[in-house]
Amino acid sequence: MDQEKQETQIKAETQDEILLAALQLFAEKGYFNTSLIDIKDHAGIKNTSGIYHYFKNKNAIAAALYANIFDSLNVSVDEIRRRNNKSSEQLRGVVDLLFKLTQDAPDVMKFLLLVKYDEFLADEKPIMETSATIKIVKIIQTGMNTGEIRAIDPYLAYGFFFGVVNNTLRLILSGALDKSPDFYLSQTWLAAWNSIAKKTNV
Amino acid sequence: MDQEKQETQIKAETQDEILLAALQLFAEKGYFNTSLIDIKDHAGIKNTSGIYHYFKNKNAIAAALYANIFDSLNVSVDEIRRRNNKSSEQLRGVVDLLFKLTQDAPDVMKFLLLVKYDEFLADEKPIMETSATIKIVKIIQTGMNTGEIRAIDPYLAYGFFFGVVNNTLRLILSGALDKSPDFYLSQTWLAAWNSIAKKTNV
DNA sequence: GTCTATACGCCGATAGAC
DNA sequence: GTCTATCGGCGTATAGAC
Repeated sequence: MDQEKQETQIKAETQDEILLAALQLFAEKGYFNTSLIDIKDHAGIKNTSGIYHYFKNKNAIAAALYANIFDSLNVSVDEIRRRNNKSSEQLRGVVDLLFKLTQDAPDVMKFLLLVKYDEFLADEKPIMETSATIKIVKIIQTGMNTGEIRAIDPYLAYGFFFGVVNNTLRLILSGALDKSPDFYLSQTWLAAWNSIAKKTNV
Repeated sequence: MDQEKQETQIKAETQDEILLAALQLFAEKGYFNTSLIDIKDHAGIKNTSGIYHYFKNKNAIAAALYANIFDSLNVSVDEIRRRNNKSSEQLRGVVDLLFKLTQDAPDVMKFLLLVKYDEFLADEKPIMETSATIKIVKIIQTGMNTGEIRAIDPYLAYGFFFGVVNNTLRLILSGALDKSPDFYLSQTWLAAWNSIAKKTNV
């Protein structure tokens, strides 16, 4: 590894440490209760000025997290659409993904479900306009065309379906439901699907 | 009206103005983006010190709002339980109430559904432990006993049902669904009920 | 690219006159 | 119970040496 490459590597690592620390703290305490002091301590940096070499300000850290998470979500949704044909299968894939994330990366899901972005990320797209969301709505529309899903406002159906899924995950993440995500997966899928399916398959 | 009564009346009015202003601002911008300056301007008070005669600090305003809203919700749930017998009817009553509130008092519902209390009200009960929530869970448990509702973890069923309802209301309040609450009421009720009902009644 | 030191603004909160 | 004035502190952000 030549000198230049190693330096960018190190730079990327420090940046990632800051992002990881911020993610954990934002997920745990919220954006406004997290100071740059907290972040520098958590990231193992000597003082706050170091942060400003990687991010313009505190807000930019949150914006980077937001972008990373939704980009990766968008990629995952693409894969899921590629690997499955029926709308029900694709939605099931998304639910599986969200449950797996809740298990493996709870901070990511806490950030995703428990944080109110618009209070500090006014310039970012609202969740309903992100690529991932739009693609999921398309899945639902397709399901309506093929007759799997009841013909209603697609955004309403989106709200029903992910109301069930996300609210269950919220209860798990907040400790109100004490079993592991896997325990609730099949029941949650069924309830979510029942809320929008045409023929109720019990 | 005698002098003393009039004074307490005036005091109560000023206090209510502060609470109303705070409710609107918290609902719109969030707790941390709202300063006491904002509140005093919105409430038509000359300066911030006035606020401290009615509330110990900014946090106490939020705590009072929280208590007021959940108390009144609790009373409403009691009434609903008194007026209806079947679990399905009682749940329907709660849904009707929440939709009506979304129509008539959107700020109250924004505060209820869009604000993360635990970031600034660490000492208050979490929502899942409020009287109103506990009573609703009881309704669900009764419905399971009588066979109306599938036999699953009552808190999970609560999560399913109000996942559908609250998420729909969230989309309405945030403008992602553009019709009035009434337009979505019957569909939402059906979807929510389908997510927990034993016999799916289409 | 990391450190020390420090500036600066905002906001919550208080003291005390009236 | 309302006003004027002001404090103290925190937290963001910058300047500049190394």
